[in-house]
Amino acid sequence: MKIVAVSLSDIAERAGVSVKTVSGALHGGSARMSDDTRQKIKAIAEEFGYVTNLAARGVRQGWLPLVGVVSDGLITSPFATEIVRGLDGAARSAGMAVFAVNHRSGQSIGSVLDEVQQFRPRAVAYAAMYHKHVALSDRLAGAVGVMINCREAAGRVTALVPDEEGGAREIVHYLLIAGRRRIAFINLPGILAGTLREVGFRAALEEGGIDPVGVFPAVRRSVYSDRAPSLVASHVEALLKSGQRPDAILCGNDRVAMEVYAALARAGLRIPDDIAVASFDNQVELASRLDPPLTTMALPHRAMGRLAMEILLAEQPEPPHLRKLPFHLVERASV
Amino acid sequence: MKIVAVSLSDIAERAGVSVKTVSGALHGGSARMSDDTRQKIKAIAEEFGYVTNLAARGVRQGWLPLVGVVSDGLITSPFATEIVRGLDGAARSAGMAVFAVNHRSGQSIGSVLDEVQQFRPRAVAYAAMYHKHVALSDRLAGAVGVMINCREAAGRVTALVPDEEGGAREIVHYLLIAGRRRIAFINLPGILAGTLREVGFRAALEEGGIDPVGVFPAVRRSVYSDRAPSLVASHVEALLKSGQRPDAILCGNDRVAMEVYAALARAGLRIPDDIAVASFDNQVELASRLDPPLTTMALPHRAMGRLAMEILLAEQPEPPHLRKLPFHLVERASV
DNA sequence: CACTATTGGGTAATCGATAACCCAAGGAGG
DNA sequence: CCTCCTTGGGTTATCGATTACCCAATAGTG
Repeated sequence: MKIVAVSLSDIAERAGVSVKTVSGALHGGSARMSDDTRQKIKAIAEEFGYVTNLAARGVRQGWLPLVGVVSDGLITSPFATEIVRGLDGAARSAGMAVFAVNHRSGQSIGSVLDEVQQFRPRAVAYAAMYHKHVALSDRLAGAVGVMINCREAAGRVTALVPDEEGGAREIVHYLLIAGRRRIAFINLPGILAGTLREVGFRAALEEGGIDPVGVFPAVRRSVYSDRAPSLVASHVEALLKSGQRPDAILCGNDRVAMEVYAALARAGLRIPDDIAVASFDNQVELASRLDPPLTTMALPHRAMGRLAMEILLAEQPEPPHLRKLPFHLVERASV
Repeated sequence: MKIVAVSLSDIAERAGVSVKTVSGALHGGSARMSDDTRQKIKAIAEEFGYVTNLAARGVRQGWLPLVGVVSDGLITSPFATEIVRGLDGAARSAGMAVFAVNHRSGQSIGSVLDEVQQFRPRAVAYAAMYHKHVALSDRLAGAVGVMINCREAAGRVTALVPDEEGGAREIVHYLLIAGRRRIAFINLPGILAGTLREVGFRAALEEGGIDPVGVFPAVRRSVYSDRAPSLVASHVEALLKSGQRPDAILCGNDRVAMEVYAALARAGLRIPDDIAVASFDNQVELASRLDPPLTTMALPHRAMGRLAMEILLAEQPEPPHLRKLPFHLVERASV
């Protein structure tokens, strides 16, 4: 457990050269030095099991090769891991590590940010679990380089968000191309993503000259939460009984779709023959295991992460702006 | 975005005292100093927005207040977040931060470990996504303080794992108490957890003087992976047709249970009236959304995380040992 | 009143890596 | 043969925080 740290001076002593020469040999690629010396030093470093002390370098440099990610419970969510993957991939290419800190309820964003700042990261991002607006104080807005999956209320920070409206249009077009004409939408109420998707849904149908068969909330608006009792089953039953029985149901997310599947199974309807189902999120574990596997719009989580890192590490900072990233369609068998 | 770092000397200059006095006032709780001076310094620090530079302290101390967590894709898994939560909670109480680095396929554990060691963490844990054996070289075994959800092959490192056998016994007892007597097991083949659960399953039934109705793999052993075609539906159909129709099906995990639900629904059987279903994992998103909500054994992920941190930060290191942590039953409505 | 504790705070060294600057040896050019 | 430049590498200061050690002033004691 006890790790005896090897320092440059240990190597220097053994090699009979100065510390600076060792530093140059191991890290400074361009340092003037005979190949002989460089090889000898590298060999000794290897033998001693030398590992760079980034803390020491960090003192001098003024920052550690870290990018802080503050989030409202990020690593808890299955999607969020995709954001981190995106960040991580881009960070590694730049020799940076991602340092994720999630703040729990009751803790202010400011205090979490200070926690992160203690490590003197190169840059800091703020990520949200679901698409929303986040209010940041002046100090915070100045310290955060990019918002992921959320928008800074005053627009002072570049924000990367999913193109909810565009995603909704795309899936509707897909349903139309598949020949579906009587389309209902069982949506997530009261949240930004749901609102924007509904806009896209209605717009895409209108362009096609078609009226929606119905648009419903999956739960009562007043009690929306992950544990709220679902209204999905009753909506499906109502839809099936109505004169305008739909030939496709678009769902606010994959969990809603799962409930729709169950309700349709009870009614004895086959997917996709009798009725198509599509949704948003591409929660893989769920969507791919449903029978039939669910066609769903995947959120651009990884792309947001990758782009965020590029923005954070860019030489030339861009002025704050809002960037909407496209969903992509994951075709399975439910349409 | 440019963060101007305030240092102790900035504060010292403003306060007209030495750097050491500022350090003592802000960090050294016991430093001798008039209350007056201390208050003045704190006020200036606040005004300047001072944030401790942990890198600088780290150089002196020899380590940063970090605990590294190396894992085989940890943050990708929904369970894994629970491990991190457990680690994080315990770490915070000790003033430590968790620094998670997942290694992707193709990268050796050693190189990831070196990556982490560059930051001079106080301790390092290794965590696995699913219960398994992990072979570590001597060097690695010496550098890793605790294994989470996996066992070091040679037993040189303390390992925390779920008590698979005990968990299986517990859920079987629960089914027996519920009056079920004809119990089948559709298991995950070829993995350690599945093997151990099967041992517990058989033992618990034997103690009750009961024979299992059947034990089946959920997929073909030869092709086991997350995407392997499932055999679940056919097993269920076979079970239902057999003379010994089961009154309970235990499933290797919640995803298998989901498929069992679907197969039972097609057969027109009601859960739990006609047949009970139980499983392992407590994948909340899934288990709580099934109809009826699924009764399942929750893995002790958070407990493993918490305990791991306690072991890592303990003053007195314990000799390496294997510790099995209990599952806990999450009663919903499927039994 | 002289002497010793105690309090309040400064000085300087240190951690490991880096960077600005300096110096010596040897080869090229005049 | 002498000067200039290049090559190889050493010296020393620096980053920010901490700490061992020292000094001055005051308070308490015989």
